[in-house]
Amino acid sequence: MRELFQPSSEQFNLSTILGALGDPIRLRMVKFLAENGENNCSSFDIDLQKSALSHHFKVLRESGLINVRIEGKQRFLSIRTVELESRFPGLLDAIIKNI
Amino acid sequence: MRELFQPSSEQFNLSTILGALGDPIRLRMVKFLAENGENNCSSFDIDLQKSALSHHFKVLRESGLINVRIEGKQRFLSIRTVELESRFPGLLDAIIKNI
DNA sequence: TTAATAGTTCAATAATTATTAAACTATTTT
DNA sequence: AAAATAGTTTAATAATTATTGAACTATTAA
Repeated sequence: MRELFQPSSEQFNLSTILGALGDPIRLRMVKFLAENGENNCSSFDIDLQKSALSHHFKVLRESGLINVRIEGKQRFLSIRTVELESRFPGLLDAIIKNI
Repeated sequence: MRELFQPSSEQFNLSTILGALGDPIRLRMVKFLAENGENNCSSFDIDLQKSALSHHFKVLRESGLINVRIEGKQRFLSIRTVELESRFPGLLDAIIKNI
C-alpha cells in the first residue's frame, strides 16, 4: 500500500482545515476521536460504504487534522492535537467544545 | 429586492459555519471585516465579478457569520460577533486570531 | 425623468467534491 | 497456500458549489 501523505504542521492551511470540518460527517468523525481517542477506521458508526469513509479520512488526513498509525491490518486514527495547537493555538479546542 | 435571509443564532450550525470559512475567498472577507469593521460590498479588494462576490456574501450571510445592513443603495456587512460568541463561545476569536 | 450606482438574482456552464462498486494491497488466520 | 480481514485506490457517476454574463431592483444623482 502506498505512503499515506500527511502534511507537516508548517504545511497546515487554515481554510483547508476549516473546509475539512465543514462537513457533518467529518465533524462527527473528529468529535468521535476527540471523545474516544485513537481508534481504528471500523470503530466509526457511520452509515457509508468503506470507500466513502476512506475518502473522508483522506480529506481529514491531508488537511492535517488526523494522524494514521498502521498496526497490522488496521489503521489507527487520532487527532494531531499537539501540532494543531502549536500551529493554530486555541483553534481545535474552541471547535471541539462547540461540536 | 427580496428579503435577505439571516438565521437566528439558534439556527446556526457549526459545520455550515466552518464550511463557509473553509474557502480562501470567504476567509479573506471575514478577515477584512474583522480588521476593518463594518464595510460595504465594494470595499473588498477581491478580483471576482460582482455576482460571484455576491454569491460568497450570501454563503457567509446564510451561515450566520455576517449581518447585512441596508443603507441607501449600499449594503454594509459586519461580523455577527455577539451572536456567534453566545452560540459558539471562543470559536470566532480562535479562528480570527489564526487567519 | 433619465442615467448612474450598488448591489442581487437567474440561467448556463465549469469545477469540485461525494458516492458507489469493483479491484487492489497488505496482513493475519486457517 | 488459501481465505478472511481491514482498509485504499480507481473509475464512473451523482451531487454540490463556483463563476460568468445578462437581466433585474432599489436608490440616488444629474
